[in-house]
Amino acid sequence: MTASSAEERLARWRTALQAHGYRLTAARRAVLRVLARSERALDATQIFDLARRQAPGLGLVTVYRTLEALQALGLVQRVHCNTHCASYVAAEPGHQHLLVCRGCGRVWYFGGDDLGSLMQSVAGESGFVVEDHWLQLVGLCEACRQAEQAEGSRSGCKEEAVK
Amino acid sequence: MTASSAEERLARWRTALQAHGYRLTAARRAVLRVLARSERALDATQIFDLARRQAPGLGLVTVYRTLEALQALGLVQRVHCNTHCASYVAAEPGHQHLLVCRGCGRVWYFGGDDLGSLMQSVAGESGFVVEDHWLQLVGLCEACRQAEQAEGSRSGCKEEAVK
DNA sequence: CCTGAAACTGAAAATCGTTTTCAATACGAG
DNA sequence: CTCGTATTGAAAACGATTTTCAGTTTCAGG
Ligand SMILES: [Mn+2]
Ligand SMILES: [Mn+2]
Ligand SMILES: [Zn+2]
Ligand SMILES: [Zn+2]
Repeated sequence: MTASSAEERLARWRTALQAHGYRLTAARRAVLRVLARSERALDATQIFDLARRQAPGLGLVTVYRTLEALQALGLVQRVHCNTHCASYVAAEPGHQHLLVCRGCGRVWYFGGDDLGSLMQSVAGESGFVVEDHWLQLVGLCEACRQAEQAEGSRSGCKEEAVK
Repeated sequence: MTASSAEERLARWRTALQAHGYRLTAARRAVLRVLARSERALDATQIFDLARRQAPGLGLVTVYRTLEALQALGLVQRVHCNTHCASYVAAEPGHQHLLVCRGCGRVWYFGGDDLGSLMQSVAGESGFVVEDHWLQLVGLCEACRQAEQAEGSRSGCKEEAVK
């Protein structure tokens, strides 16, 4: 499901950052690596904890600043949910939406949604002009669904550890 | 577009709260009134400022607490956006989605979206089971679109004051 | 009407996530 | 290698939300 490989993304991101005058520092590279390789949306603290393993002196501030840069270039996108809306995931190029597993938190991408007729009907009634739409699906992935099957007997922890 | 009238909502909310053991205090009533009558999503501080006119001694804490109660009963819903996701709007009963005007912030409700086929195709490819979906449209309402027309000459403030 | 238990209140303090400030450091074009 | 500038992390500042707490109010029951 995940369209780009982590290494592809990483290369793309590095190029994009440099092309826009950003410098490639060790701290920044560690953050990029974590985010590019993650299958799930991560918030600043989670990125911090993971990236710190590769870049010991890393500061949480730098995570925030790198996220800001990546977002400005459209390389990552925020993932909203019922609780906090402060997690980020790699953005695939082009128009796409997210599919989030409520079990493991992993994220898939999909496009090919046709909301054209819906938007027209909405616009038709009132004088409203729809400029943007925002769609997110939540469900259970194959793995988590099977894990939920084998539940009942055990108090299974369906949340997989973050790498 | 707005399905229920403000007074309908207010009555419904009061009943629901009392049915669940919540008490109807002056402070709480003021918050309810503001939210039930608002055409746009409001955050805690905006509710506080509006409700304080009717309930002078009102504390911001009570606004938070009332929002929590309303949300627990599914009477209000959070509105997400690019910036902060801390605004709330009355939730219409049943499945529906939001249409938000980026000009004035007013909110409309709509249903009748058919995402069944989309969800099936997503589910078909992987073993994913879609359990919920979440859709929000952003655009310009009739009034704000016209106001934007008459712009160009003036530096028109398209944001209408909050009641 | 009273009464009392429990829910509710607002002020203040605590806490959380994020941003700003700043002096020291590292990047990378030349 | 050199230098101008972007970047760094620590600490302080910040805004939004939550917790604590002692006094107040609601409302079911008598
Ligand atoms: Mn789409
Ligand atoms: Mn729907
Ligand atoms: Zn899963
Ligand atoms: Zn959100």
